[in-house]
Parts: sequence; C-alpha cells; structure tokens
Amino acid sequence: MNIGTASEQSRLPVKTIRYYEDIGLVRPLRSDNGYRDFSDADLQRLKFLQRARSLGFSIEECRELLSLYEDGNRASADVKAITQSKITEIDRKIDELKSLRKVLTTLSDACHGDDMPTCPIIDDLAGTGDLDPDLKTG
Amino acid sequence: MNIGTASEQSRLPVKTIRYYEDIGLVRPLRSDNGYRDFSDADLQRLKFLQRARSLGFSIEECRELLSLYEDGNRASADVKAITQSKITEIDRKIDELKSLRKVLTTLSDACHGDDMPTCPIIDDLAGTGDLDPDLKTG
DNA sequence: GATTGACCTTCCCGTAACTGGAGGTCCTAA
DNA sequence: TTAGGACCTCCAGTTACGGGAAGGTCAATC
Repeated sequence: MNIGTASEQSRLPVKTIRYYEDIGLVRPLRSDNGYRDFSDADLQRLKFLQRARSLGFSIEECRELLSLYEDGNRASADVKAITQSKITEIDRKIDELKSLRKVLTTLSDACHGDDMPTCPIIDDLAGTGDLDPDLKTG
Repeated sequence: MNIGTASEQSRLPVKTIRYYEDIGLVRPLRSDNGYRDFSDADLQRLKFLQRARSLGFSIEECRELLSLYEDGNRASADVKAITQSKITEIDRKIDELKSLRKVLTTLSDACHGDDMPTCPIIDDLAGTGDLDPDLKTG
C-alpha cells in the first residue's frame, strides 16, 4: 500500500511515517515508480509505534519495544521493566509539576490582581519578595 | 562584571546567558576587549530570568514578565493572568500524565514479568490485546 | 493528447531552549 | 615567557516532527 493508506490505517501523519523510515523504525519496499510500498507487517509496526508513542514512550524506547515485539524469545520481564521505568518517570514529572503548581498558586493568591503595580509575583521573581522562603528552592 | 561572575551570581550557565543575549533578553555593554560587561541591572534581569524559568515560564512568557517587571505602570492583574494561565497549563499536563500513568499501570499489573514471551503490554501495543478497551483512547 | 488535481518524491528550514565543541583571543600569575 | 583559564564567535546537535518548495506520477476527464 502507498503511504497515504498506511497513514490512514495507522493514524500517523505521512510526515511522521517518512521520519520513522529515516531513523530506521520501518523499512518499506519501493515500487518501480519510487513510491514507498508498505506491507501488512510494516503497517503493524506503524500501528505499534502509534500506540506506543501515544503512551509516552520515546522513540528510543519504541525501538526497544519493537525489537522485543518481534523477538519470539523475549522475556516479558524486559517489557515490564521498560514500562515501569516509564511509570517512575511519569511520577517524577507529576511531582515536579505539583510543586511548581504550589509555588505559583501561593504567588497568585497573594496578588491582588488589580490595576495597581504592586505585585508579589513580580517581587518574588525579582528576589525582593517576602513570601515563604521555602518557595524559593527552585 | 564579566560573564563568569554574572553566571555565578545568577546561577545561570555562561552558555545560557550568551543565548539570552542572542535572543534579546539581556543587553550587556561591551568592554574594550570585547568582553561582555554586566551592570547590576543586567544581573537583576538574569536573576529574574533564572527564577521565572525555574518556575516553568517559557522564554516568551519571561519576556512578557520582564517588561511588566520594568513597567512602573503595570497592572498586577496582568501578571496574575499570566501566572494563572500557567497554573491551568500545569493542571492540564498533570491530568494527562495521570491518565497515561493509569494505562501503563494497568498494563504493567497484567504482565507477569517473567522469562516467558507472553506479554499483555506487547499485545496491547500490537493491538491484539484484550484488556479494557477504554484504555485505548490514545 | 493534453490537462487537471491528487498523490507521491526529496530536500531544506524551523521549532524550544539550550549544550557541546572547534578555533581563536585575552588576561593573569609564576 | 609561558601556561592556564576565561573569554570570544560560529557551527552543529538535541526531540520528534511540521511546513513548504520544486518536481515526478497517476487516474480521470475533456
């Protein structure tokens, strides 16, 4: 099938598919006219990539997962390990965002939000504020 | 002061300071030898930037905050608005990460994690799994 | 047969916010 | 005088693509 069809079926943009070929994630054959010719197996890989990417796996993790996908002798423990390290990474990001959120809400709550220039948020950014110094660990 | 001193005082890498000059966030004078010469006001800007960036504001947001910082007639409402839209953005990211986490945990929990190839995670990525289809909204 | 328009190709630039490195200049201390 | 560190500019790479130019191919229509 042509790239347009592969794109529809995999729900990946055409550009993305070409990029994935560039970096060796998929290797479609070429027709006589130079068009890429995707086999069903190629399409499977693309769908796999679409799903894995949408779950937050990086390209390199996808590469690893793909090779496990195609390795009949894989150990499910290897797949699980990648998944769990992803979960740990997500937890770290959530924690970081939560602590950012806390600082920003404290600042926002302290700000009148009127048409006067006095602003605890600016004061904090400028280092001249007097809000909870614990907020300044960043 | 030279860039090295400015770097120490602002806790920004030298490279980053040069970059900030490139994109017009700071405009130090130059000494006769061509070295950048940072004034106290320049240093204040750098510290402001360090703090704002560490709070997750983008470069463009920092640019806006800086101009409010230096605008004696600013309305604190403008600063608060930027801060609150940042909080909203953070909330969105947290939600997204939480829902990713949920899917990954479900998959991980279903996987034995042994030395056998059978793996619900791979099956899900391949689209051949039979786990909760609600997980597949990605 | 010619044209139109959709589809395909490659190639290069741009994104955000830097980081690393090469190659060269300047300053300071031994 | 020389070694080193600090400074300079410019270029390339990072992630995962997206946009757009310039051009070849295909199927249908006139």
